[in-house]
Amino acid sequence: MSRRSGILEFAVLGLLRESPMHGYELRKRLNTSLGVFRAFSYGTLYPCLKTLVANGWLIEEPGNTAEATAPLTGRRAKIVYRLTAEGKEHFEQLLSQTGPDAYEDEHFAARFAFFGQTSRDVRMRVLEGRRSRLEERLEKMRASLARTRERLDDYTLELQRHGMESVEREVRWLNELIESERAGRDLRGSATEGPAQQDTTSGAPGGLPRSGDEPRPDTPDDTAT
Amino acid sequence: MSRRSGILEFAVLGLLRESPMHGYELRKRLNTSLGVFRAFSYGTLYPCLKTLVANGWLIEEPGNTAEATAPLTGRRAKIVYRLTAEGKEHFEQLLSQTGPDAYEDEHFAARFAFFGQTSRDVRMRVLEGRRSRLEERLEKMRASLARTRERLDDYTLELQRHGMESVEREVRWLNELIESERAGRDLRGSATEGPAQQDTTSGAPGGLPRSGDEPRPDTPDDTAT
DNA sequence: TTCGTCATGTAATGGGTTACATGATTAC
DNA sequence: GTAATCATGTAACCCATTACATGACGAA
Repeated sequence: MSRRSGILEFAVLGLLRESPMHGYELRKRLNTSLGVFRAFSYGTLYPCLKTLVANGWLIEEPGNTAEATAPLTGRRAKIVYRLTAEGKEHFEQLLSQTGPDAYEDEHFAARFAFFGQTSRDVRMRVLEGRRSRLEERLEKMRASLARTRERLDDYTLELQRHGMESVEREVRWLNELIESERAGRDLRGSATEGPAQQDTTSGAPGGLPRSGDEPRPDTPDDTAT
Repeated sequence: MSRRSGILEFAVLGLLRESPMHGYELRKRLNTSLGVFRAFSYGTLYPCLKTLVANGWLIEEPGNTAEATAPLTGRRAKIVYRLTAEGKEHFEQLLSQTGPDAYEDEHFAARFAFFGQTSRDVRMRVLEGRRSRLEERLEKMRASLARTRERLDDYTLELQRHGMESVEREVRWLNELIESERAGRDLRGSATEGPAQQDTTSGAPGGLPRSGDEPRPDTPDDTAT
C-alpha cells in the first residue's frame, strides 16, 4: 500500500483507463498530450508503475499494443499495463475527491485534464475551489504589494504586476468555464473512444467559445532523455 | 564548497546584498516581496544559510536589525546575516551568468527580480534567452497539438489551448521588455536605497507603460509554517 | 554494421517539505 | 499569565532527477 506521488499515480491511472499502454508510450503521453503540466522521467515512472501493480491497480501483460483505431506504428511492446477492476474503482474514487489538494497548480491541471471522465458536480467544485484559491492568492499579493510598493525597484514591481496579471487572467478563464458548466454546456465526449461515462446529468452540446489558434505542423520533434 | 540549490542561494545572496537580515525576515521577503516565484520553508532556508556561511559568503552577527529607513517594528533579532566581500563577488559572478539555466521558469523569475543589480547587456541576454526558450516550447506544443488534436476530448484541448495562450502572453511581455531595454529605458534605480550600480551604460528614465492595477490594503495576512 | 529510437530498468543524489523541539518577546 | 508571533533549528521522509546499464529492432 506504499503511497506514491498523487499526481503521477492519478495521471497514469487516468491514461490507462482510456487504453492499455506500456511505460514508454505512457511517458510520451504524459509529456505531450498531457504535457502541458508536467514531464516525468523514467526513473519516476517505472518505479511508480511497479507500486501500482503491487497495489493491484494494474496488471502487466506481455504482448503487442492494440494501438486502437489507427495502427500507425506497428511497434512491438514489452510490457503492457492494463487497469484492473480495483484500479478502475480506485481511480474513480480519486476522481471524486474535491479536497484542497485538487486546487494546487499542478494537481488542478491534472484534474482538469481528466474532466472528460469527471461528473459535472465534481467538475464544478474543482473549478470553484481553484478559483477561490487563486482569489486568496491575489488578495495576498495585493496586500503585500500595498505594504512594500515604495521599497521595491521597478523591475521587482514589474515582476509582481505581471504575476498578478497572470493570476487574474486565470481567474477570468475559470469564470468562463464555470459559467459554461452552469449553462449546461458539456465539453465531454468528443474523443474518438469514450470510456464509460459515469453519471452525466445533462447532455447539451456545444463547447466554449474558442479563441482562434491555428497550429501548423512544423518541427515534429519529441523530448528524449 | 558544498553546492546548495541555485535559486535559493542566489536569492538569499541578492537580498542580503541590499541589507543584512536574519533568517526569519529573509524568509518573509522570499515569500512576499519576491514571493511571486517561490516559497521556501525554514527547513530549507536555515541549512542553506549555514553552508553559505561555511563558504565564506556570509557572516553571522548577533544583534539588532538596522531596519534601514523606517524602524517600524523595533524587533530584536538573534542572528543577522551579512554579505562578505567574497559573498558580494560571488553574487556578482552569479549575476553575470547567462547560461541556459537562467531561462527556466523559476530561475528566470529569480534573475528578473534582481535585474536592478544586473548590467544591461546581461539583462538583454537573459530576456532574449527566456524568449527563445518559450518559443521553442510553443513550437513543441503546436506540433504536438497538430499531431493529436482529433484524439483529444474538448477539456484536454481547452487545457492545451489555455496553456499555449499563457506562454504566448509571456512572449509578448518579454517583447515589450526587450524593446524597452533596447530603447534605452532602464527600470533600475527607483528603490529607496540602491546598492552600487556596477556598469550602467545608459540612464534614460521612464518606465514601461503600466497596465492599471490598483491594490488596496485588505487582509494584511502572512504565511506561517 | 552502425545509428537512432524503442524499451526497461536501477543507484546515487538532489532539493525540498513536514513535523517536531525549543525558547524569547510582545500584546492583551 | 497566556496567546500570538518572532525566531532558530533538526531528523525523517518524499518526490523526482541524473546518470548509468542493458538490450531489441528497423532503417541507412
